[in-house]
Amino acid sequence: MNFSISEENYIKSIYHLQQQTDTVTTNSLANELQTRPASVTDMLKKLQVKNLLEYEKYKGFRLNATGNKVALNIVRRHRLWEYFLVTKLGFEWDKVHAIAEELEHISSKDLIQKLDNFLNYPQTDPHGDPIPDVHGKIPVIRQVSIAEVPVKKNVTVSSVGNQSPEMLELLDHYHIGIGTSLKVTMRFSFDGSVEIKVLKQAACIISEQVAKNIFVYHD
Amino acid sequence: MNFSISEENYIKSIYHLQQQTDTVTTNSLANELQTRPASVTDMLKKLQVKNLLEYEKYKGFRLNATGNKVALNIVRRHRLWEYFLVTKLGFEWDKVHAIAEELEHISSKDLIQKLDNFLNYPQTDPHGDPIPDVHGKIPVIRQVSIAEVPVKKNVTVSSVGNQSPEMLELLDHYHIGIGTSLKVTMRFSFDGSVEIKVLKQAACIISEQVAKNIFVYHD
DNA sequence: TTTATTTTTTAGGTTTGTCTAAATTTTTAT
DNA sequence: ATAAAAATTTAGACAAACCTAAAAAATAAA
Ligand SMILES: [Mn+2]
Ligand SMILES: [Mn+2]
Ligand SMILES: [Mn+2]
Ligand SMILES: [Mn+2]
Repeated sequence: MNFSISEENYIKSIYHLQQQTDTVTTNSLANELQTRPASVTDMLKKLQVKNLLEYEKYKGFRLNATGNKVALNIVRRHRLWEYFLVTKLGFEWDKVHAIAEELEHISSKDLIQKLDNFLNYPQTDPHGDPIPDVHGKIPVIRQVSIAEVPVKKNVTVSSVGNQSPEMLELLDHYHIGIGTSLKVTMRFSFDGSVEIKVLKQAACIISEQVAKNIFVYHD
Repeated sequence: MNFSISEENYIKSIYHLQQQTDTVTTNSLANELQTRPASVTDMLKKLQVKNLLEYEKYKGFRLNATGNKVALNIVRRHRLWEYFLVTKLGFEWDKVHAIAEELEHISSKDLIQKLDNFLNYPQTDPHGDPIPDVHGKIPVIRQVSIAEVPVKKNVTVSSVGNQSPEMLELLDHYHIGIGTSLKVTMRFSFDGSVEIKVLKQAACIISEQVAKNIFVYHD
């Protein structure tokens, strides 16, 4: 089956929203796609007819097995292109999302296979998010947010939750990126803020909100 | 200005048809784009309003200076991606056109600039066609068809006129590609067919029609 | 130079994906 | 439990990019 660019964007957004809440609402999807709830309802009907959704009027919706597979394929293309843009073309990690948003819709199987091979089968994209394989299998990455890391444990940054330009700007400012090694030196119970120490950098304090969005694994 | 995928396909096709006949007809464009003459007329009106065309009802049309610049930019993107697909991803030269046909519509200036840099500013695409630079300037390639080459002159293949899969298949069969060195050993005046000799290969005979579609430069 | 043929345009539809405004259903608050 | 608010769907339009069939213009043939 082949899908339009619009259909693919809907499918992918539903997939992402499902990571947080099992069943997705019309409003949240409209908000995610910067469109109107009425437009979402229209598209839901089409996706249901194409047998990608479980959807009951007024009750919310979710991807079925088929829809999930389609979504994972789009996510795979998106993340492979992001990896390409950063590692081969030299883009900054906060500049690649919009471009990958277009590249992901080129659906030649052969293209993605050869791209994957050219990139040497990367496991994660530039934001630390796992890249599904051809069959839709996602490498599991054991990680916790800095908000949950015990003091004095050495950890390495594996991914970023909130990937807004504002967040990425902040991380760049602190010189924190995927693969950065650091240690939690102190945690303030007053507001949940955390003091961290990156090798060769002065210690700095990040808010609980930021801490919750930086994921790390124990060394 | 930004253009839809459909508009870009029309603009590029007009550009290509203009290489052969100065002014383009509705039917020829409909044929090129595999669409109906009525659809072409519809789009012509739109492109005229956007000030890309010189167009007089029933009299044919052509790109104006602005339209030409837009076309050259699309051609540039198309050929850079073709070059990428062949040299980096390892595609065969007869498999890249359809994919580049989609990639060419991703219009991020930054993307194309970085891609060009990554590819090390290639002058020609995998079919030997020149790649316009950022300003739309096309490198001139002095070349003649094999049909015009004098006997016994050593020449090198620079590009291919007809780029249909059938033609590319035939060239692959003869082991002829861009950069292949060869010599015309004989020309038969009866039907214009030509005997050619490629280094380390047995001499072979190609029809006048094929000869007219292989372009070469003198060594 | 009429007539016939071909080319091009116009008129009127269709599909996809969007919108606003109104109606309906669900949820929350009193 | 009922009223108010919020979420969702329906109804009806619209633009883009197609289409077919018919009309109009240009070209070729008799
Ligand atoms: Mn997208
Ligand atoms: Mn990413
Ligand atoms: Mn195209
Ligand atoms: Mn080419």
